[in-house]
Amino acid sequence: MSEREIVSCFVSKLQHFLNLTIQEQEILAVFEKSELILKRGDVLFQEGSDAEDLFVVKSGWMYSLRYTEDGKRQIMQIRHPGDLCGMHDLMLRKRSHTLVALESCVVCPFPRSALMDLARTAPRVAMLISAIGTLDQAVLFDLLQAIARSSARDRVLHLLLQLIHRLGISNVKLGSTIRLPMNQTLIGDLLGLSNVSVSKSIGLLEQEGIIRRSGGSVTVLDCEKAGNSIGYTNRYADMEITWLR
Amino acid sequence: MSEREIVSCFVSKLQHFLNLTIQEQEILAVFEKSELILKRGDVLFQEGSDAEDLFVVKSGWMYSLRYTEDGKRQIMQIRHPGDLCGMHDLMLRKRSHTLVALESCVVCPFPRSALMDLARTAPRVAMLISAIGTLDQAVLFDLLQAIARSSARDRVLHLLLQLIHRLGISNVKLGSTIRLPMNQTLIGDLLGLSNVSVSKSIGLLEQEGIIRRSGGSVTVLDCEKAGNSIGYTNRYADMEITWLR
DNA sequence: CGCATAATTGATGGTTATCAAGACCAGTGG
DNA sequence: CCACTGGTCTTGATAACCATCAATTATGCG
Repeated sequence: MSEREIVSCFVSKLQHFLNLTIQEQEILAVFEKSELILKRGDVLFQEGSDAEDLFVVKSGWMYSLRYTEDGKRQIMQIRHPGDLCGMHDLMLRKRSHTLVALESCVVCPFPRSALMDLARTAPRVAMLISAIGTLDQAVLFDLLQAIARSSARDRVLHLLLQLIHRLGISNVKLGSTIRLPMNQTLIGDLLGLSNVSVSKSIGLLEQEGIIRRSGGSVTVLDCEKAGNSIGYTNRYADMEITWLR
Repeated sequence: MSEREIVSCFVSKLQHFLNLTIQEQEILAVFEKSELILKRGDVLFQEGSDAEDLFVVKSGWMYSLRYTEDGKRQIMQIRHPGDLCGMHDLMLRKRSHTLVALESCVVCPFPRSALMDLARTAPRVAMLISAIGTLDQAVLFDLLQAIARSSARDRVLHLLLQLIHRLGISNVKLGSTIRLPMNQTLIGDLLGLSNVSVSKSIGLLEQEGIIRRSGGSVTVLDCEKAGNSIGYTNRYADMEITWLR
């Protein structure tokens, strides 16, 4: 296997931040030993069940969610190929959330203890994974801020930009058009809005000439300008990991 | 130094989850070699500046915040003694947020590279710190859900419960009364509310007999019942870290 | 005591939830 | 080919909740 060859989208995502040695790549193979195939709507694990394995998403989009007392649901995170799922429950006995396939997916389960093994055999990679977790957290704060402080229209635009930039790190030549396999109710449950508000916001953004829709895809015509207009910053753009040696 | 002796609140917080060896405790001493003293309102670092050191909070409360385009501010996190600050910017070149002292504080700066050293010399502790980060994230999601989906009253109650339970892990015999060195504008900026709404919500909760105020302190009279009524779960209550060996 | 900061209270208006009805679409079976 | 179905999206009307503004009271500190 040549050093250039990309073995998986997990390794590929990590490589985006750091050049991994062949040895490190081999160690990471453990995380994708077995595969699970899911179809749209399948539940990988349920809130309240025993927290056990973690998962690497190999293909397809997934989302994590939680239900409130009064039956409303809150979507917490959209997970893409190369992402790690179940990390929020690393220290918990029970799952704090449910994980569902948004479309056909392939995921790779592995035990939590594998992380500890990784920390011993490849500390640099283990720290990188932790650091990516903190990056996710920074991105999450951006969304929290948008939800707490901005209008329905701005929230929707914020989400679109986040998705475009997140997908950009796996697929550099993606541009500003993405496939959007989420319905408006789901988007609403992610942004703390009703499906009606989402519909109206998307309609407004299209009318303003900021986005364009066709089929299941969305384009943000000028990400730079759109981002500036709502105070959005692309967290994936300006990395510093020289301390990871 | 006997094994029982607690050298710092950082070590003490980690000990709450895991029994550290003397050797591990000695390695952790690096993180608290130097001290910085801050007074109320002092800015430890500013959003947009170069991200460098991380910090352990030794005493006092701090908070991280961010300003929006239109001048509003969003408080992101309250940090207590034993917490690590600056972790969100671990991979970033520039600070994604500002960190301010809520009252008189003592903090200990250390370079990011110290984390990498820790990963090599004490992988178990490094993983514990990462895992605490994921726990913080789960707690953050709880708050996100509250902000996105619940009323002003419920958001305020949610925050109070989170503070009580967070402080409980450092100080077991704390009970359900806490000192609250935050003004209502700050609470509002944390919960996506105006100071007026915070005032009204607190008034309502007091009137309903759910909380009681005296001086700068607040008591939640029946945390169990109050939590159930708003679908709150104490994430710090049900841990599982046997995989951390 | 006097000043600055913080909390409270009431009035008004804007944003979004909620409800309800209709349009559109893809897939299904007669 | 066409009705039927379920899901999704759109549109309009109403109402609830909270932001905002402004005035007043309370608190804390020199």
